[in-house]
Amino acid sequence: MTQPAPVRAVGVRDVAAHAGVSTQTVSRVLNGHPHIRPETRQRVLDAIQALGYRINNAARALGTSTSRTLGVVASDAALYGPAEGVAALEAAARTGGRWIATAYADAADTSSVEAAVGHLLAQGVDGIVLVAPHTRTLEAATAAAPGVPIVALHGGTGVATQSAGAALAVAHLIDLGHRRIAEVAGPGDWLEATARSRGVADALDSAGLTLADRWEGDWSAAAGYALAEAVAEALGRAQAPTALAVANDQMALGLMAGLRAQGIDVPREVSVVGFDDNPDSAFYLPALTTVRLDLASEARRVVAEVVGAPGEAFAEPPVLVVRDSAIPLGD
Amino acid sequence: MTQPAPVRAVGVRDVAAHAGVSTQTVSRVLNGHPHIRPETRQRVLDAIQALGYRINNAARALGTSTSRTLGVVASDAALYGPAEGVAALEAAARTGGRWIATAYADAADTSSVEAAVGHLLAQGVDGIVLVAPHTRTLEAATAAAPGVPIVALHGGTGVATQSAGAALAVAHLIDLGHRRIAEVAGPGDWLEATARSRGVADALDSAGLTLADRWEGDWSAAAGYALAEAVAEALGRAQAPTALAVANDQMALGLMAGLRAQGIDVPREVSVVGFDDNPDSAFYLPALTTVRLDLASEARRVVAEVVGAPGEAFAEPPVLVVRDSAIPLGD
DNA sequence: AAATTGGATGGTACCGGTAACATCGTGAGG
DNA sequence: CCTCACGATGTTACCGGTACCATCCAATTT
Repeated sequence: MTQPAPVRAVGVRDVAAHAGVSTQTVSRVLNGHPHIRPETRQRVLDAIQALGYRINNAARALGTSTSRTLGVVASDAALYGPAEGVAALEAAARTGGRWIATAYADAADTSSVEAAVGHLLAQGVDGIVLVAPHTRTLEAATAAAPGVPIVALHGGTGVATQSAGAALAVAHLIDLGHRRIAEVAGPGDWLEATARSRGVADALDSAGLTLADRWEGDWSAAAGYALAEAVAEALGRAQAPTALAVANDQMALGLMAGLRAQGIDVPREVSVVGFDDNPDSAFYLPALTTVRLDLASEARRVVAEVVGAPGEAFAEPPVLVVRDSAIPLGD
Repeated sequence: MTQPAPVRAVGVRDVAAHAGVSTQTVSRVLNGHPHIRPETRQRVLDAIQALGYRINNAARALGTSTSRTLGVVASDAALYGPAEGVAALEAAARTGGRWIATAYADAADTSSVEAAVGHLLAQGVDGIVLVAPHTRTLEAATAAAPGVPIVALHGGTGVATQSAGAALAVAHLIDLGHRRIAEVAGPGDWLEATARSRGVADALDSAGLTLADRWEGDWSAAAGYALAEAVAEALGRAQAPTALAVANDQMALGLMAGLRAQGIDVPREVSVVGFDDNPDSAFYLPALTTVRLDLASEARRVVAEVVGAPGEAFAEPPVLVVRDSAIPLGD
């Protein structure tokens, strides 16, 4: 019956005893407080090492009523943008000595968002970041979590970054000589979709142009493919668009596949630009011209904002990645 | 100076007072214990509702020394497999009334894995799931977390599922008449890569064939592209392979792009099968024939295993998804 | 030399739940 | 009619850190 000895996990008390100090001193060392004699600190650190002590965050959270944990509500894991966004947030949080708790929700379903927020609140998160949210997601989440700061990745000044990125893509098309430009946007009720659409409109505006046509898809490659038929039809008309600004790379992938199926050659017959710079998009056919966002800096900005810490106020600006899917008009 | 009133969060005491019962009774209701009179339970539930009470998981964790939280160590968020795996784990965990804490680590870097495991341990996770790990990741993680159950997604019986999937892909090639089959494998020191390679070998074996050639890439589309040169050279030789089994869809994408750049036509000159059924892969050129795993059931299996709960012992079997990238030999 | 100041450290209550044990009341069994 | 068992509920200590306040002592000031 040699039970595996109820190895009561080592706690501050054990460390304190081993180092010959009080638990309070151990706590001070753990939290990097000043006014600890270097040799005392070292003695404590040695004890921690020797005993293999690991702090218990639940206890710390209980005592301080702050968990140093950020909640992240993510929507669709199959999309590159959100998946990469979550990873970037984790990295940013960890750099700041925080953790993240992730909950996935169907952004279109308010009640699932509320459930996710409830999950995170019970975890005692200090703030919540929404990744790729619906317009109403933000409202629902805010309502479900009174008193807890909530921000959207790519919200706030991040909206400007997104718009700027989309504008960059359209400006590139204009530079190439295109004048009749159409847009394949994301779902109208998504924050990021509207931000990107705004950028498209802005770039067109400042060149004195108007949008030639517009469709919406749900970000997926399948949606892009499905839209190809309508797009092809538009391309057959007089005054047809000569270039398409697509809201993300995955839709662009599907769209290009669909256009090919319709017998339309990209970029010869129509130029296409995407958005995201998915690592895969260099290998699409044709290789996709797109816009890259600096997710890492945006994530740091958002983390700083949600925890109310002074941090970077702006993310790095987006950059245009020129490849083969957009060529000069009348090549 | 109307301070926003230090709204001490409502706790079990408040609920108990409001319902006219003891805190213990509230606790019993919260945890669904038996022996509570229905009307008492209802009174407590009403109080919870009225006060907007939300349980404090830190306190619960402290008292029970169990957090009902699973740690997840993920590696590369840009890869479809891992990203989707994490989401599947979250869904499985939530269904079981658990939460997940995620930490990203560079799987190739042992110390970063240790740091991630340390993070999770401090969180008091009840178990750890490794997603897409290096062979040594598992060892490092196990060493860093004595006493905590650690399993790998797609480890255990999941290995068999992976192998079966790869075998399925190769069997399809054989069915199509291919006899000289080469493999583009994942990195040799990754658990999933070896599992998939084993499946390839098994399928070949049972058909009395041997592997025609073999390369390794790091799962990325870029790696697939880079390998194309070597593959093209092999295709130019006598007794060249007529079909390629690629370890994941993203490498297949890059590889097909690279082969195209080398003037080689897929599937006319060489058939290709992938693995994962990335939602994008239906839109590659050509549309990729691949294998789909049931991530959801695998995630449930792993969660059950790590928490020591009785659950499904096997994941659903993989299924072959036939599209255009693999055609009969001598089409 | 006494008083002041601030660095270094210890003692103790408390965070918000829950486990363990105690208690009370009521219907079944003797 | 009394004991017993069990259902329903209350009481209390404790989980493992940390905040707050007290204490001690050496260096500096007057």
